Amino acid sequence: MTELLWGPRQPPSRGPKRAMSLEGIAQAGIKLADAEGLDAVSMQRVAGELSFTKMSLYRYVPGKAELVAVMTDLAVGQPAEHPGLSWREALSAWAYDLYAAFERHPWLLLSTVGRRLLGPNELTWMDRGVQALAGTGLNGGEQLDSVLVVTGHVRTIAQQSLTMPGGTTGVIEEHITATLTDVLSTQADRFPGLSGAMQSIDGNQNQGLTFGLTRILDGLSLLIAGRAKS
Amino acid sequence: MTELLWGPRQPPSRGPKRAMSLEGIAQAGIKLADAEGLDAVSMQRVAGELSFTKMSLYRYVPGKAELVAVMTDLAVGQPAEHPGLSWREALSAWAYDLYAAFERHPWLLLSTVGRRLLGPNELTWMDRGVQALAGTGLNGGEQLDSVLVVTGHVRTIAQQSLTMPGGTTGVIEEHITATLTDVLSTQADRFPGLSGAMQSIDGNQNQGLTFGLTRILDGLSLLIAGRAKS
DNA sequence: CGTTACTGTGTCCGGTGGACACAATAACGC
DNA sequence: GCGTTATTGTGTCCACCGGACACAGTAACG
Repeated sequence: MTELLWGPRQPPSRGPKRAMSLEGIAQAGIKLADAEGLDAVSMQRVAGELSFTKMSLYRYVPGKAELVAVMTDLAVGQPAEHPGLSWREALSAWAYDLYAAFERHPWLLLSTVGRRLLGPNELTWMDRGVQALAGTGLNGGEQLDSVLVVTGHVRTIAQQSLTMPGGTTGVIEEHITATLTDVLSTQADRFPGLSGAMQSIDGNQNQGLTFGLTRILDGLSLLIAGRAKS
Repeated sequence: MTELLWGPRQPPSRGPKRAMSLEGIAQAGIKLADAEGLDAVSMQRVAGELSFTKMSLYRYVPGKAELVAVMTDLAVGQPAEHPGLSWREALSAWAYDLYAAFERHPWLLLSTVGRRLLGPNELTWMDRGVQALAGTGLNGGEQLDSVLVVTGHVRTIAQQSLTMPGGTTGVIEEHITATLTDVLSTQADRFPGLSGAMQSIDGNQNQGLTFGLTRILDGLSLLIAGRAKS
């Protein structure tokens, strides 16, 4: 099962030479997903992009789920290196890098929901995140949970700011705020908290990533400081 | 657009009486999604559940997206009331309630990704979350962002613990840990952070929700305390 | 009682993921 | 050199999907 993403994949000796490559297929899929969203990625279209028939793809990939998995791992890529930083700086940079990855390929938000195949690159991301916390006094489970909180937040902000139904990338949450202000203008009394919050908004928008990240890192600091003392 | 979820929907006077109801259709869809996952929800199957043809559904719902939106709002329901709690207690209870909602209907994790139609119940959830922070010194934007962080975390934990590819509910992250330990056992040196973390795990598992929530609330406390002083 | 608006149904379409048989290809043992 | 054999990409076929549209039946209105 993990073979596709992890195995060496040496070619067989008999038979005609392969006309395509797994990476080339995945790249075609990525190109399609970047341009038209994840929903546009079908076996037909990917094969068409490479001027082959869709069934030929099944010689390289067991099914669509696996194709998307390969695309995902290839698109997420390797995390950047940030040597010589404190755990807080490292984790913060890591979070912004992750957000940038989602920004490059918004469909990653859709392709990484639910249980799925894990690729080496995705695992490397997790590894780097955990490494940032290796020096602190947190135990393994806490390190993993901490990284999970940060990824969750990055996902949430990315999702809210750059996702549209079909998986297409969009400008910025235009539609949601539209219906929201529409509803609030007519039924403000039904949602006192929201309508109150909408009124007392400072000009600073799209600060969601930094805001939440700061809270999370502050909370982690507190825990780590407590550990260091004991 | 928002009419379906918000409008009063009074029936017309002419013509035969309606044999079904929007809510009944949504309930059938929910039943299907609960049992077999969101992918099992098709017009055919929902109509079949009610012993009607699929095209009859289009007399009640413009398309599948809207049906899922109605299902979602109906399934998420109204948040429970928790009067007389501090902002921290209230937001914490709110978070656990939200997690419980995802637990009841795991497919909500899939149906609430990306841009979509917002229903009154979903908006009520947001409103209650914001209300919990109304008393603090945070401004509206900060209140919204704070609730967003919490929802993101709840989603993340729920997603990791009870989602499977098709949208089916699963036991607990069996598959992911399987591949993870499998990979780590053979290539531990490639992922030093992860393999290190896996070794130093305390017995306490599935604490992810509480752990992250505590960090976030700690971070918020810090901010709120700072505001109160100035 | 005819008109009219509305209901649920049947038929049709393009697109999807995938199973399977098929001819062409190229390395192997002899 | 030559059959054998594994492997390639292809073509055909299927069930299913969301949805457009025309249709006959129904029930309130003038």
